[in-house]
Amino acid sequence: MRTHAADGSLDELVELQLRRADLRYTEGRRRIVDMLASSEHPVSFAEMITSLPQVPKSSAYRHLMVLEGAGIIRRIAATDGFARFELSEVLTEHHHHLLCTSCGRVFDVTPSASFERTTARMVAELVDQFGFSPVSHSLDVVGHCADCQ
Amino acid sequence: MRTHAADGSLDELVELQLRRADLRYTEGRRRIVDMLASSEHPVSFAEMITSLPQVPKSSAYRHLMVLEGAGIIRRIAATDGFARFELSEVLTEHHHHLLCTSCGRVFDVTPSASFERTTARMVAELVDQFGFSPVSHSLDVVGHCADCQ
DNA sequence: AGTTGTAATGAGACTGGTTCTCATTCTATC
DNA sequence: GATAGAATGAGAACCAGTCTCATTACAACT
Repeated sequence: MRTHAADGSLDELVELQLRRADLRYTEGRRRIVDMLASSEHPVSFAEMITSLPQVPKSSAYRHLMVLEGAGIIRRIAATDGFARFELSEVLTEHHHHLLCTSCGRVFDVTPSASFERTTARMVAELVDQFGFSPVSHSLDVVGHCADCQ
Repeated sequence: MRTHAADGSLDELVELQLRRADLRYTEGRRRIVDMLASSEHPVSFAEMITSLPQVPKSSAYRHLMVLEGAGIIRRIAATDGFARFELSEVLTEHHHHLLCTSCGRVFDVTPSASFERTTARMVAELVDQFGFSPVSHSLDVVGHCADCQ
């Protein structure tokens, strides 16, 4: 998923956001952010430690919690029970997901502006009735990917 | 969530659907289906065994897998990492969810017909580009519920 | 009613993904 | 350079969820 920020400034944005919470943008955390930034799709924990053998398991879990807590990454619940991670939409562009129930993979798709307008209006309506205060929304399409048909 | 079927016929529908797969609609399974049918919101596993102490843990997990496999119930991934269960939309009406990130609860909301038309069109578009074959879609609004503000 | 084959059940053992602990090392700040 | 708090990594611990296996229930035949 392409980031809003030019490549160079992503790290700066992340560092700033961590600093705000008295947290440090260390080696391990940067490896994880870089990996998510360069990935085409949300990444599972297993994929992550496989492609980042330098980052120990227990540290990786902690990094994910810290980064999620700081709003830098987002946790996605996939259909196979294993969470996936991606950069939060502050750092990328707003998008939705296709979830394959056969292989568990998650694909990114970018909605059209007109669709998002309709969705935003609808979300506002829904939410009014419940006194619910929305932070974000996600449209997930569940089905079978091209490889799994 | 109100069911499409009148109360009496829900059991018959479920039984039929299980029969089709050579499965039986037994006591424990009926307890679970009845509980989901009478619940206002998707139910976590913990809630379930608490309110159904007659159903042993290992059996309850198995019932859920069987019922999910038969398309009678649906598993929802909530923000706290614990799955929730609800009757599938064949047995209820199509609806979406509000997920509270503070308390983890999930609320049901029914979208307007016009919104669903837009959504269906959009899903079709998205999916065309990927050769993805959709089974269902879900619009989740993440935020804070009235109690948690 | 009896037999047979298959599904269902429940207690408890087991698994493995995730979290926790703790001693150590880093890093920003004074 | 001293200090305090954050970060790290190895391994222990935890626990939700799954599996096993011996037993029981059920449906479909004769």
